[in-house]
Amino acid sequence: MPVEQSGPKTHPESHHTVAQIRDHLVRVGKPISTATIYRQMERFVTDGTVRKYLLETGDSACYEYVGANKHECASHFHCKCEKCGRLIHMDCDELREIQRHLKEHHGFLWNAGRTVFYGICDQCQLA
Amino acid sequence: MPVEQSGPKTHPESHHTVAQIRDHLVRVGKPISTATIYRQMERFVTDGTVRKYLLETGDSACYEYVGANKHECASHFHCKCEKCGRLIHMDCDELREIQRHLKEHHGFLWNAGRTVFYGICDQCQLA
DNA sequence: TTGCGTGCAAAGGTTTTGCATGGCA
DNA sequence: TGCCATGCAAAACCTTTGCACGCAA
Repeated sequence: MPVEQSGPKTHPESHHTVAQIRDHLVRVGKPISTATIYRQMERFVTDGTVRKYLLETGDSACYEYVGANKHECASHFHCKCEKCGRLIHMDCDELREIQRHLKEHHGFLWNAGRTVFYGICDQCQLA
Repeated sequence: MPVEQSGPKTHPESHHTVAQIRDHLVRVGKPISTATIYRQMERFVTDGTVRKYLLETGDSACYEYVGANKHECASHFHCKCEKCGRLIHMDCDELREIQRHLKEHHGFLWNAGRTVFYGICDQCQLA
């Protein structure tokens, strides 16, 4: 798993693997098995409370809690840097514009929140 | 693996799993091991000839041949229907617009071709 | 000979599943 | 009792890796 570096616009605290969730719960004195976490996550993903992301082969899936915002026309999306591996959280009002375009011209009802944009982040472009 | 249904705008023939590639080669009398295919694909992905997509947990990765178009500012992208599972291929000039926006406002150099837009396709919205 | 692609089998990870148990209505 | 969440261990899967072999330069 790529090490999450902290930095501007990065929200590593909002995406967790099953292993991280388990570690956390064990640490706070609520031990739980991974099987249970997977089963819970499956339920949450189904009801839209949590989003699931597959980023790289061999890595664990990441889960993001969206809770009450689940029905919102998502105003944030994710960018994954192909160089440093960071998962970057971005807010962008233009998403609605794209959403509208996809709907009108392609008939596609886009779920922006679940989409991950791959590319190169600002920091890695300088390096 | 979700069954690829044929239909408008769907290009199932352009995305293949390692198993599909192997089956094909075996069928045409060129047996090959999966290990070799994975190794080849890794090379192709590295040099940009092929793109790799992870769609669902437990599914195999999909590989798409892009060949000579690899340096093009990709004019097509993929939409995955969360209902029927189809991977839909779309052409869209507005992508350059999005690309420009991401670069100017977020400093992010977007690799459009690798990005998969999740949502609901036109057919599933009717159903 | 050297380098490289390949096959086979084993290993490594993640995720899922089967079964038994315990809590709660 | 019946239902449901849970834990544990095993299974299932995809992907990677180690090693040996064979071909071509």
